[in-house]
Amino acid sequence: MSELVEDLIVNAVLDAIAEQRLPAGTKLGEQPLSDLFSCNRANVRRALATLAAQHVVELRPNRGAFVMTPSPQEARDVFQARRAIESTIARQAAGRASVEDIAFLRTNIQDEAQARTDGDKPAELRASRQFHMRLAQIAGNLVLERFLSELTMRSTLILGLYSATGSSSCAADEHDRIVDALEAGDGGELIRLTDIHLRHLEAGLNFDAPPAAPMSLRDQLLSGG
Amino acid sequence: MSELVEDLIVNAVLDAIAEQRLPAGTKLGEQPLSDLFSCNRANVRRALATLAAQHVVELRPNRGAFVMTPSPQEARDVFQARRAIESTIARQAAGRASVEDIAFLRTNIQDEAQARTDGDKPAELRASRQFHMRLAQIAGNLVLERFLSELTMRSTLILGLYSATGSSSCAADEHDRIVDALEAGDGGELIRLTDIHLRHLEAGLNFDAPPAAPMSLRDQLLSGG
DNA sequence: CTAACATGTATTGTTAACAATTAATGATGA
DNA sequence: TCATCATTAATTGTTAACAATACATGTTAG
Repeated sequence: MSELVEDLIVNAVLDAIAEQRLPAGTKLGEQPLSDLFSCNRANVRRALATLAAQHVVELRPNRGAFVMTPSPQEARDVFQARRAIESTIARQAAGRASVEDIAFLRTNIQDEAQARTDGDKPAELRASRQFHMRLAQIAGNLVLERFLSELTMRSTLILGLYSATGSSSCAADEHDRIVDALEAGDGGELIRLTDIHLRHLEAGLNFDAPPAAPMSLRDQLLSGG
Repeated sequence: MSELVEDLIVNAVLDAIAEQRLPAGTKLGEQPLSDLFSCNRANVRRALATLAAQHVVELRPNRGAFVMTPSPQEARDVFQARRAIESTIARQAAGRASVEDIAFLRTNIQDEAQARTDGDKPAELRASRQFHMRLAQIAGNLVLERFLSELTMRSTLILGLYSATGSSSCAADEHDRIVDALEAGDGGELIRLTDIHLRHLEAGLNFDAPPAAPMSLRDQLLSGG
């Protein structure tokens, strides 16, 4: 289980972004990170390079690393890519889901609803992301799974920047109907519902809101440790 | 035009892989690379981390970096992902192609045919890859374009390992008909032809061939400079 | 009071030296 | 002759010090 330090950093940053503890634009200084993870700057640098390769972090020469701030055009591209990938995932997942998969998704929906009523935004976002990622795992394609992992991460940044209403995450009843179609093995319906679901998510964006101000670093990273 | 050293290394390796000058399994030592590009090892390490994030290079701790050797399962996943992405690209590209785009694709097909008759495998692979990447550019989605870039790279490695017949690259007449559909603005036909094209490519694989032996490094990287 | 400028500080980028691990070589013994 | 083991060489991993760049503060002139 001993993981490499570089992966620790990468996963900590990804988790923090996935739960919107790290908003777009936040600076990721090398010394703060190497202090937090008690390692040298070389490992931090490699981790930042890995994150930059996933377009989750922006690397400005001589300036440092910043959490990516997606443009409206980028938002459009990301959601179009999600529809492309998640429709294929839906097609593959139909008829492949085990009873454990269905059970996991059902409880996941409940967890998300609970988090929403509790006002626990990080938990809500985490659950919502887990729902989509579990579907990808059911589909059994590691390439699509990794692509979707990156896209959901970037979606979180986009929603954090441009979410118009309070609808910053998925509608719970849509998730419900998706599991119904999955359990019934109705591939066509599953694809249709997934596409609609993603379009609803994208429709909830408005691109006139100013970007939020970046906040401090230690609090954000350590609350998910 | 002054590019960062790290990007130089990344692009050189990617180009070499795209033209099959770097076969799967080749070791990418840090000192040889830093000598070739006359830089320090830190830059090489960052470049290798970036390549590893694209699953084009495998990073084994304490062993070094190696050109990825895709498994048969990975090959299946890659081609399924390509169908998912390139079908969406086809839908977007239909009706968006300019006359310059069409002209480029036509001459590209000629170049590829010429390279094939000349027996110039690198040029043939380069042209074939450029064809698919140009379609992605026409579609105008940077996310899908980057995903496809990674997938075509990995496809080249897969074809280098598992190509059964001499059909290690695309059938030229299929490219021809794809351009016809694109020029006619027939989206449905374009999607259909693209899907068939990719299935033909995948059908040409056989997974009983042993992997080829790795070769030296300097010759492979410098012949494409 | 504002704007441009100069200084000092902090951060990133680079380099070299050292430690640790792995691969390779050759010797030894069955 | 082959397998095992010790030694040696080469490569990766780590660390620290230094250089260069950008940022922030405070100053000065208009």
